[in-house]
Amino acid sequence: MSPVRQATYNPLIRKLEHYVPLSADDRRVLDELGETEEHYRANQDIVVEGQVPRSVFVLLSGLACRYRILRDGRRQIMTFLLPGDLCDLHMFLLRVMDHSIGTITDVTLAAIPTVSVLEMAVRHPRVSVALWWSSMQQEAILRERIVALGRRDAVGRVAYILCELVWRQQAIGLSNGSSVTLPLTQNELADTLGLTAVHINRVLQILRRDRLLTLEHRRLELLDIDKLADIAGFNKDYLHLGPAPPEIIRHLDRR
Amino acid sequence: MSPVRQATYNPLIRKLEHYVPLSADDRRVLDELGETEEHYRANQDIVVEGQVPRSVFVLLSGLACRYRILRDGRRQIMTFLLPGDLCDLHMFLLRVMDHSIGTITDVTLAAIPTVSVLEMAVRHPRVSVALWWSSMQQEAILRERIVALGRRDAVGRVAYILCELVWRQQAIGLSNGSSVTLPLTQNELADTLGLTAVHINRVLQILRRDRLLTLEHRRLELLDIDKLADIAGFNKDYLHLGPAPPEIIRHLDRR
DNA sequence: CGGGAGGTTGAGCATGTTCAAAGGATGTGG
DNA sequence: CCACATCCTTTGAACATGCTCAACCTCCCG
Repeated sequence: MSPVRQATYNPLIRKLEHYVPLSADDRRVLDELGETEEHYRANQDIVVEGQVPRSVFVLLSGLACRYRILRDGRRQIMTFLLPGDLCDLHMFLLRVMDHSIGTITDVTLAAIPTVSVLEMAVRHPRVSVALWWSSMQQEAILRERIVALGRRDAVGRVAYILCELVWRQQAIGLSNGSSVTLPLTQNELADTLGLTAVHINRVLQILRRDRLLTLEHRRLELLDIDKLADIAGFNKDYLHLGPAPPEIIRHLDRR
Repeated sequence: MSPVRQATYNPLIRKLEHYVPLSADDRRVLDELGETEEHYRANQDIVVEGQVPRSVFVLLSGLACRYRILRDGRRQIMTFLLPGDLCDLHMFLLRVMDHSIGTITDVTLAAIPTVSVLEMAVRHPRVSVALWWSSMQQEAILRERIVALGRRDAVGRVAYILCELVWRQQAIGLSNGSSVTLPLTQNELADTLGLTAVHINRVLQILRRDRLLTLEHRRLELLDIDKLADIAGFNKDYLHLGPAPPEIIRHLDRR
């Protein structure tokens, strides 16, 4: 595989380029980062609460999540990690993980040494901006979840999370239209949305009855995504999936 | 007031220095940033959803919050902004605000031109790291809120938010022990925790009855903060209020 | 003294939970 | 390739937490 093709198929590059145009040199450096690939099976922990994070990871394929287990054994999933997502730019500075990261499906990831990240942030301003942008987008996703958990009922929450997942998968080119694979169990949806699996089941039945979606054998199709977004009171723009604004990029070019 | 004293009393510098030691030069630059001070009264909007953010702000005094109004008029407060907090490093790249920022009390803030932030990030690596750190801490706070809203009952949520506010105020030197001013109405607490004001009222009565806190005339005293943290299933370390780990700082010194 | 915002109280109600049991799907070893 | 175990989904009924609505109280501030 030629370097150019490699760059195209590297999920991190694909994602960052979606935000900020990168130079050939930027791409080369990014491509050299992920030398050590690691593989995990479904339902395994990548990093566990209490551990000292070893390095920064990029998810190459599969689905993972950040979560915390409470004392009574219940779980709260905080956010999902899709291909191209960094786990954990946020944590490489932290002494101790305050939550765990686990896989949902089989997962491939690339480990990046902490030092390389620091170097890159200094030497490659465009990459640095792209990482900032990526971090901001993560924060936007967290804020949306807060709104969903705080002020939406069960139907609204389910509609919201399905829209989020489909839009995020679309943004990284993992979906054909409104149909995606949804590897989540109803239990995992419940742990994400602050509900019980039983009630998730009942909500899904409502949404199926109203011909808003079909879901079987891990295949989800949103039949009317606009209606679902409306039910969720949710807006695609809230996720900031698009590129950085031009004035930032102009500023980078001047240097 | 001498430059040195100014630096000491600049909330942003005080906050960033808490994370990463800054050079005299770093401090000087930071101090020059906040030339234009702005004042807002209580219950005013600083930035409104849909606006294009003009610049980055630093909160110098008072209490503000990020919030969104839903279509039905209900409100969700996403997070609080305390002195030293940036509003909005996250947003200076974004085209359009996806939420509003409003004051709770009277507020003073310093506006920083976007360009200065970009320059500073490049020329002053320690400041840059401190800003990263600050951003990560914000994210940690958002994640905690997700856990609270998703998996804690009303008593747990109230206990959690009071701990968060007291610990954050302690971290920036705004509290005498466990006693702080709590300018929030029960309505605002409700909009933060995804509950109703009526129910907040009932929960506060329970906590008062159990001699866990006193709250009158905007004065909050946590009588047993460990017990409250325990009820909330909450841990001070989750907020990452302390300094950055030494290896990062060593790395900065090598350059 | 009057008005308004915020706090307090009560009763009925609704959304989502709990618990328990049964019905599919999936996959693994014999 | 079947048998069995396991995980996931589905269903029902009783229950509980927190909501709604409406009234009243209290404090502050003009």
